Amino acid sequence: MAATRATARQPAAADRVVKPHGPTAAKRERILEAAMAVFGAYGYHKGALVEVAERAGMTHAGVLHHFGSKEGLLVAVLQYRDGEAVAGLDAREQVEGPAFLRHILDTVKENTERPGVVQAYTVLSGESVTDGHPAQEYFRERLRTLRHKIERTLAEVTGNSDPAELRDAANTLVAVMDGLQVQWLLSPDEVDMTRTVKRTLDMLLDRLSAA
Amino acid sequence: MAATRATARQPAAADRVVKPHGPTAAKRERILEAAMAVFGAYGYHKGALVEVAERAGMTHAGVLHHFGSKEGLLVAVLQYRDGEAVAGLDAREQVEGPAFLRHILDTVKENTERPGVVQAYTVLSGESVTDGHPAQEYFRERLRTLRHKIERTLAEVTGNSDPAELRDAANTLVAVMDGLQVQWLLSPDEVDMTRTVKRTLDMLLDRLSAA
DNA sequence: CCATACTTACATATGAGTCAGTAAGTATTG
DNA sequence: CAATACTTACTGACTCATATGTAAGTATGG
Repeated sequence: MAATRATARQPAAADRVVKPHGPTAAKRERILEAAMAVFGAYGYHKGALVEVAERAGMTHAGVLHHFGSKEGLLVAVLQYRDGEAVAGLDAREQVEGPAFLRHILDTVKENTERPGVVQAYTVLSGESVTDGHPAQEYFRERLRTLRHKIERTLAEVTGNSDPAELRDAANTLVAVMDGLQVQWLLSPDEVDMTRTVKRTLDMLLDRLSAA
Repeated sequence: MAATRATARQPAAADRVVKPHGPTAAKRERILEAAMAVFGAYGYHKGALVEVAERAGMTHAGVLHHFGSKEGLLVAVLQYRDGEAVAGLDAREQVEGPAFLRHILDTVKENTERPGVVQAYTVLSGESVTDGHPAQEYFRERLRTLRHKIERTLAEVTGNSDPAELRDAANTLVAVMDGLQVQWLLSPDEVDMTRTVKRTLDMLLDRLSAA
């Protein structure tokens, strides 16, 4: 009886820090991987737990057992993405200065090879601007972090210190990266993401250095 | 406003076709307006016909009577948007050359006053990259048209004729406009859309002129 | 008086979350 | 070291809410 229910325990939602090891962790990852694929393919609202479960090799109740709710699963997916060093744009640690700019370019290039990930990110961030969307805070925070990091880097690299110019430049770079993804997903042949981002970055550096 | 848009009229044979006039057309517009608000606020999938109907002052069956299906409604909304001169980015007719670039800037500025419209566009275009989304073809085509128009204009204005450079520049401009909207919707205070797009355009013109 | 614009009522699907129970571990302790 | 207690990872069978679409009937204005 009620041997279930380890999940929806009241004591704060942030007790998920405990990382399960071994087969359990592996199963969780399979679910997260499946969820990312499903949310990417259909969006959060249209994406069904049943399909996530199917792809992960269990029933939807099993998925719920691990993540408590659909929203919980989404949050976990987002965090999981951040945890993966590979395609993470934010570079939470010590990549600073010019290296960070190179890192951005590398990431864009890598993304070209992973349409699934790009699709998930694009769909979810678009959906996030709807009223009361659970991923809203996540994307707001993500943009904030990224903007600041880019601002700092651009200031450091170009010597420019005009706050408005730096902010606009940072927002531009982020916008180009995100905006190109939509175009690329819809018409891959019309967009060269890597080259275009590179050019934008060069332009921004020129501009900021000149002033 | 008034009895614009005989929209979904394809027959052509009999030009005596009864185009919805007077109160009928007005009611249709109320529905489209409501639908845009609802799809903007919740996305296409989460947005419910019942709510569209409520805002338009009828029952959901009434809405279905006019548009046949939810998908039909979405398509109509998209076409309706294009029909409105005001915030339409594409400028399908005779705005050419520098005037077109000014038109773009004006539109961005106007958009700042219409968060609802921006939200609808952003949400829907994001959703459109999901598998089998009904708005996919619409956005693909829209991007194509816009890209070509911008390419032509930039070539004309700067004298540059490198196809790759023009394409990248056009894609960049579109990406910046779309990308900034997401950022702006999430954190309006951190983004100055008008100024940032203006700067981007200037940079692109510089760059293309220089080469 | 009839096409058009609806309404009420219904049919039907789908999807999230609940619950009880089972099978398999992992401690615990006598 | 084995019997017992407790936990984890599920499944299957619901519930309940929500959503699209349909059918049949009513009202109305040209």
